[in-house]
Amino acid sequence: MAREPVDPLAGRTGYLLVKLGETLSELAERALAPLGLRAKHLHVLAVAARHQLSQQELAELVGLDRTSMVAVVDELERLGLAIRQRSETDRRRYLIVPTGKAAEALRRAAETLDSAEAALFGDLSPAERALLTELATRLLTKAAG
Amino acid sequence: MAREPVDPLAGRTGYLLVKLGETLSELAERALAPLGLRAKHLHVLAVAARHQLSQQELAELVGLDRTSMVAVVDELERLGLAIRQRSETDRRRYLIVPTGKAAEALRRAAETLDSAEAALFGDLSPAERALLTELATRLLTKAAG
DNA sequence: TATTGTTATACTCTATAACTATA
DNA sequence: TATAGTTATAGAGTATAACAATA
Repeated sequence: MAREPVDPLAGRTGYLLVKLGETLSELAERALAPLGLRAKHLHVLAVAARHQLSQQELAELVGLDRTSMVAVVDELERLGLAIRQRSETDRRRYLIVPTGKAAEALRRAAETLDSAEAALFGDLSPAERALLTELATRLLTKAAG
Repeated sequence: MAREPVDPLAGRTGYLLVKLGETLSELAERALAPLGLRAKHLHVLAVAARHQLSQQELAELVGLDRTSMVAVVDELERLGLAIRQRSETDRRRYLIVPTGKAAEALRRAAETLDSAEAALFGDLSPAERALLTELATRLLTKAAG
């Protein structure tokens, strides 16, 4: 006895995934808020912690505009999590260098997101969650390529 | 030989699903654009075609503000896909009534989305796609409940 | 001339407050 | 008084153009 959903789009895979993405985005923002972080600041910091990159390179990787990146880096500096460091080889560029506080902040953010996601994904079996991750990766790869 | 992704968040299920949702949202908007429709107009029209509802009721169901709904209904009227009809029992309310053109527009929009999604989901087996839909539904139900 | 970071500006989207007509 | 629809306005977020410093 399938109950007809009120929303005619509820059976559409694409629509469900859009809604799910919005839900998870809000979940992440709510979880990170007590740490004083927005998702995009965390994202930039996480990439900067692994790769020595300029603002524009970070912007491209994270999918931000270089003009938007200015405010993001301003905020990371204000939080004491990164500094702008002039490149010695090209003095137009700022390398974004995480501070000593960054590693701890990244670890706490990861724990925070882990527990927030665990609460939502808790009903999924490990196999289901692994498959979900794999399918999302495949679809994103296909969409990008 | 696992290659380390550039993006440290690429292994996170939540992050992948956020990106996937954004990708699918853009996919839908691009597919619908030639029909002169945005996703939210289609969404409102699809719900209105199934249920006799006022603007505010539609707004709540679709997740829009009642003030935003004004412009959406304006656009549906401009496209000749729906009209505002004063409720006889409560003359403050407008019932949103799809026109004769609406059914055909909804069918073409559904076909357009089907083929756009088919192009992306094409590599998934029917079982994989069904599981993806089921998992998304379960997660959304859990997040909402 | 071209590029990096920056600022100013415009544009979209959404949210809030206040108005009108009806209840 | 309260509610449905509307308008005006403000705010957040993002994109475009132009500028200074450097290449």
